[in-house]
Amino acid sequence: MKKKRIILHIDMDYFFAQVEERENPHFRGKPVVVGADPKEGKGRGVVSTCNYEARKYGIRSGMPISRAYKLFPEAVFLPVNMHFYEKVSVSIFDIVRKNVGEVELVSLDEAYADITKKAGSYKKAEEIGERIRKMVFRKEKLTCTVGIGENKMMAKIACEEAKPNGIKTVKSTESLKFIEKMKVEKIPGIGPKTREVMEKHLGKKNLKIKDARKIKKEKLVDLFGKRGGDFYNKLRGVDKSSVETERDVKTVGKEHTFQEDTRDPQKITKTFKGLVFSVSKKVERESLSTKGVVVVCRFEDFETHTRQTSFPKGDYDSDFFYKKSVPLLLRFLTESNKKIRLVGFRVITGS
DNA sequence: TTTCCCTTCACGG
DNA sequence: CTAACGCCGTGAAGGGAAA
Repeated sequence: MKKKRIILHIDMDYFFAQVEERENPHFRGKPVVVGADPKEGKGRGVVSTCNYEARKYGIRSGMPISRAYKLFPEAVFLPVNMHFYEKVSVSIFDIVRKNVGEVELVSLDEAYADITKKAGSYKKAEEIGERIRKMVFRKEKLTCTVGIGENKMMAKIACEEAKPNGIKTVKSTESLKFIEKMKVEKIPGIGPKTREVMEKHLGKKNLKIKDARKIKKEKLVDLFGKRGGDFYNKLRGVDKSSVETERDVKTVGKEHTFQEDTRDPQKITKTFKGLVFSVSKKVERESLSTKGVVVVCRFEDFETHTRQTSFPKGDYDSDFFYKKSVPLLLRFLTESNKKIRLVGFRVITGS
């Protein structure tokens, strides 16, 4: 007999843009878009985060910045100030930890906590959630949303439904019905491709969770491998994954998209060296042991390739990484005549 | 044979 | 008119090489 869990999920509302609003109060009420430089509509990047005013114009995160600019050129467009958001994130989750102990950080603005023992009941869990929300707002002047459920997936979906500046509990008895009318893509791990395969199999479009439940477990495993079994459970509100409070970093990397596609070896190697240097600094700062390097190359037609090589686990410097990786980079230039759009460098870390 | 390495793919914030 | 398209990170699959 295994005891039921109570999981809490916290997600900051439109995080980057909200931080910018807090720092510049005269932005409040205006559409704010944090992301790449729009450059009068010629920018190459995408929207990182935008506030709800910007969403009224159809602007969304992940959208090419050129399209966002077209939709509403008068919006406030701001660059991503990642170092600052990182600091804000640390203070927020310090507050959260004071309330619930260790948490699993999934990004700068999201975390899970297993509050089974601390709460004991959904009622108490919601009190804890409310206290966190009040404390975060009092100390950081930022709003967030909290979701509570019997597992990580249900907590996350509950949170999604309560946004922004809200809180929502889905009790274990309610899970099945709570999600049945939602699109399959509400299940974490099910994206456009997976949905398409499911739709093809059922011969039905605009698939809802209730529809996808008609696919037999064996069929899902057949279609999606071991993930199929997870999908079968998740479609029924079941998620056995635990809150992992100490996860190790597996890779550290950095990539760069050129202003214009290029084959100029000078330009490419210089940029690449910068990436290697910047990643090396982070590796040294965090005393990470590494065992491999990966070079990423995206060509003008968006085709993306990687080349990697491994070496004995240990502590290495920027020169070593460069020496190991630059031949891989040069192979891309010799083996193709296409122009290059992006280069990237990554190290693989090991305990 | 089993394990490791390399590469790609899908996904998510 | 249509296409437009970052920068991180994770996990899994599948094929081939190495042990």
